[in-house]
Amino acid sequence: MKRPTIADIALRAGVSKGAVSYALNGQPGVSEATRERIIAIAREIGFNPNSAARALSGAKAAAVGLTLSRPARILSVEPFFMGLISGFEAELASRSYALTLQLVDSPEQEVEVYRRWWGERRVDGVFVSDLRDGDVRIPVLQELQLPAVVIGGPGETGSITQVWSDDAGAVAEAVRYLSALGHRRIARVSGMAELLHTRARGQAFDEVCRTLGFESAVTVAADYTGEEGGRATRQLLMSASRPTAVIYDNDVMAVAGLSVAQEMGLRVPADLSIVAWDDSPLCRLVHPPLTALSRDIADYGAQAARQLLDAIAEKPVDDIEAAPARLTPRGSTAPPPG
Amino acid sequence: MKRPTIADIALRAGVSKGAVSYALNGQPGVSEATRERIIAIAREIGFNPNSAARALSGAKAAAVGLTLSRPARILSVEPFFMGLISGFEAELASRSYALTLQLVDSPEQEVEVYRRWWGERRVDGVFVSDLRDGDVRIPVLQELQLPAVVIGGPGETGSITQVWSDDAGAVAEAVRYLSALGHRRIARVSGMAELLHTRARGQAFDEVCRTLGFESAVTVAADYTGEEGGRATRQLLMSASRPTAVIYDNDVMAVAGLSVAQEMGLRVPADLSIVAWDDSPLCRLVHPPLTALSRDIADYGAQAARQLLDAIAEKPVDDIEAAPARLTPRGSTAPPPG
DNA sequence: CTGAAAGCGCTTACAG
DNA sequence: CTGAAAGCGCTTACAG
Repeated sequence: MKRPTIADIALRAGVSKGAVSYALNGQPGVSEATRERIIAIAREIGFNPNSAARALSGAKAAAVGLTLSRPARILSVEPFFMGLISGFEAELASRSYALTLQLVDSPEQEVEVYRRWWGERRVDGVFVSDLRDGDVRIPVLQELQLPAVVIGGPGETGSITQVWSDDAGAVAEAVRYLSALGHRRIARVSGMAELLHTRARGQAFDEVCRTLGFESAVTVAADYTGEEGGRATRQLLMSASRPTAVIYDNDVMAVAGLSVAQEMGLRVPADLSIVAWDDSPLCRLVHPPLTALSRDIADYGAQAARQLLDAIAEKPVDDIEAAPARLTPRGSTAPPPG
Repeated sequence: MKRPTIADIALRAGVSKGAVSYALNGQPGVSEATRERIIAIAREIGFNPNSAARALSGAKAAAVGLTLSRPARILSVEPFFMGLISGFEAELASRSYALTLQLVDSPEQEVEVYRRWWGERRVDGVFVSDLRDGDVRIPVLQELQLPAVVIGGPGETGSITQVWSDDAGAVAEAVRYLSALGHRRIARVSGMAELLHTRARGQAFDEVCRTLGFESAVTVAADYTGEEGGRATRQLLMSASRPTAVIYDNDVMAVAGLSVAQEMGLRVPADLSIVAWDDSPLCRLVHPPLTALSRDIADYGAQAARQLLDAIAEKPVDDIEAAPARLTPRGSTAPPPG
């Protein structure tokens, strides 16, 4: 059986196609009785409006896009993005919006995807993550007038709305906590240095350490992978002035760091304290469970989705500061040795 | 500036809209000279065909769908699906197909999404994962005649094509390897029992253990989460006839199991050997690195995508048996104690 | 080889 | 409150 159309419904209800459209979309123009009859028929024959026809006649595509420009080997173990996606979905599903996902290799390729999507009218808006300094995507988005919401900042995004959380404050909280435990040599293993939130965390880290009068505040740049996180940890632990605590920019690197420390015969937390960022279930998978800066990533995603949907509907939107990450102490932190 | 259409191109090239369509789609009906001129203009003005118009006039939606019916807390740390998705994308991108993702709560909800997507003509086909016995999705897919490919089986899928790998053989390989090391008490921590491939692995496990004359072959059912994997491990290690080796159905549970064993004072691999399934970077994140049944999940996904695209194009498709998982010995396996 | 036209299934002014 | 019609931007038979 062919997929039913509004013409089929109109025929059965004895009204025009226009009336069916009005009835189904909750528009005025039909009597309540007619509306109910039409809705009943639509339900009975399992009608779903052809999204292409709808989009073509001026309505929205009812889809938003997400491009991810990290290598697959990072995405597969990095819990952040699936968390974010599940937050998106919660909002999108309730409005019958679809999520279109595309993996890309670079911000340049991302830009091409935006152009194509918008030209094809395939999406009504996009989520932009991993904001960089002087991000090439921002001017293109503005030129296209493609509704968008930037996740992670704050940064220069012109008229494009942002959702961000106070990374600087969270870093400060973690450092102060370690300081209160007695640590004076704290190091940091960071994610990609070109990402804006990495930069923000780094600055805050340096600042707080200076304020507290620490002798050193080393940051080793890594890339969110376990390999790099492990390598950075090894480097730190072999240095002359070995840190007594390390803060990692995500939990994958923290888990790798824990493993390296144990391999090198250090006890965590007795010899080395570890703090992870982004408190996924990964942190409770290992022994000891990791102290982490936790935040509700799904909620973060849900807020971003609401912003994007508002932007698409041309409602006024303001930047949103999401709840900051809170420190969740677990077994991987303790006073320093000696 | 408005998004350009074929009418704009036709005007500038001095031809009809039909000619533009033929030229851009590589159809006969225009001279080579005209074709090149049209293509040059299209490129110059940054033309992208409106996907809605295209879909409406009989062409494909150029999108495929994936529904995921596992809880977000599993998806976020389970590397399998992102691996699969990156495999899909590699194939889809080369044909400019989009991937539409939707998280759902149950197979029943999945069925509803299929009906809606197909009714809306939003996708041309779908990926079906986590096949169950008497899966409710199969008859609906057949009724709708929605092109689909089932990932993981083999099972009863009627006319729907499948991509699967030899789980039974992989289990046998792992058990024989442990047996060769001297283990006689091997246990298994499984994923959701209602999934067909879980069942297949379980049967193979029982069979091989019986063939080898093992005194016991316990399987504890879990659900792929770290919590359950840890709980199952604790249960096994506290039992009177403690196993000397445990095989896990995914790597998240294996990592959790390792952590529980270490917490209980057991040395891995001296006191307990651990084998993980699905060799994500997670396995090399921990210490000792985990022996695993590895397979190329991205390639698995790429094969499934090719199958689906062929099914959509109404080409003949056969079931594909992907390369089986191979045992990759690492530091978590050794001869049993004593 | 090329043009004019119908049609896909909706939405939305425009008349009655 | 309702109907008839135009139009969204493509594709594709059908004539020339």
